[in-house]
Amino acid sequence: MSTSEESSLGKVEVSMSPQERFEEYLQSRGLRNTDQRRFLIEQVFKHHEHFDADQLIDQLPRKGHENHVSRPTVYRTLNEFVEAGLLRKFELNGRSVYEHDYGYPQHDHFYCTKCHKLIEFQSDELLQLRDAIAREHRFRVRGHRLIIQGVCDDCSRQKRERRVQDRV
Amino acid sequence: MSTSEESSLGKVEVSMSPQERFEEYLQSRGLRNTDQRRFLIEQVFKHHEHFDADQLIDQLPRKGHENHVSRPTVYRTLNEFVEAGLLRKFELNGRSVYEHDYGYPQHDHFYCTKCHKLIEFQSDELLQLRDAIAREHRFRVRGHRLIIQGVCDDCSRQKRERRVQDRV
DNA sequence: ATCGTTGCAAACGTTTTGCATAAGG
DNA sequence: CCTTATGCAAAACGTTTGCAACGAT
Repeated sequence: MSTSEESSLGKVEVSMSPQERFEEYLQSRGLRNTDQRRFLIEQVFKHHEHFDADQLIDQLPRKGHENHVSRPTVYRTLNEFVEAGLLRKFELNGRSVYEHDYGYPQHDHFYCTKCHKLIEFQSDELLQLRDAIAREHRFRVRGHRLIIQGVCDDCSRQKRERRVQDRV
Repeated sequence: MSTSEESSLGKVEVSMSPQERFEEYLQSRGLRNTDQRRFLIEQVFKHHEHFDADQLIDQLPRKGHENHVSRPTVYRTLNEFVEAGLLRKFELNGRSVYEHDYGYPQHDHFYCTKCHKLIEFQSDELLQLRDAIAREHRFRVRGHRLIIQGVCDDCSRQKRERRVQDRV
């Protein structure tokens, strides 16, 4: 059975689960599939939201409880997930933010400076334009990062409503 | 006389020098124009390259010498330059990178993962596409950050040449 | 005289490391 | 059994802060 991911951007059919994919990655490099790695991959792929290391650690069992994973191991493992192509990492406000990569379509983000939400969007035109620009400059594209900052619809709606209230 | 900046992207005519602009900014807020600020603005606008705090500090006189500026003051002042609209700041590999903003046209960057150079480019089409996408999503754009990663022309040339040499 | 600015040292928040112990293959 | 992985504590990293002394207006 093939796995798929739910999201606002739709699904991408992939032939292996993240777990299977990671096992393959580990085996190909002679690395080991430990309890911690198995547990973390399960947690990380349980939901689709963007997250940083602290958010992940907060949702993990505390020290002394079953399945607790130490902070250094969380960091080490997140780096491995990136290395294995399961996650993508980017910087936002000086900290690393992770998102699903494996089995998930290419996309970019709006970043709302009011509510600090990341909103995904996808544009083929953008990719084409990117490649056209790169071609002009003889630059070999491997990928890109685009974040459009501003105010999301929800937040500008709230502002408008508050303005109306103020008049009453 | 009006000032202008040289660059691959051309010039933008501005009515004040960065120094004058900063003085105005300071005065409007009741802040003070100190020797350190005057010296730093001169250093920062002497060349057009991107730089981070350490690179700036390295090109400054060492402790004990004339015009030395302490590390905290450099950081504080860079933040003020950003606040004043003279510089733009962005994150690259976990550190803050600064570039001229005042008197300099909007642009984006290629980032070469071989030589770690940042190469500027400018595209009006990109801005239009950005705004069109944002409009669709009812997102109010304040700005954006785009970095296209890959390999620059110089580096792929070198690779090609090395391949040819290897055959000899 | 006032109040913003500086330099120092020390703190900060995030991420990484060295090392001894544990555990996967 | 061999080697990789883990947890701990401590370090590293870039950046910020508290505070007393300083200096601009």
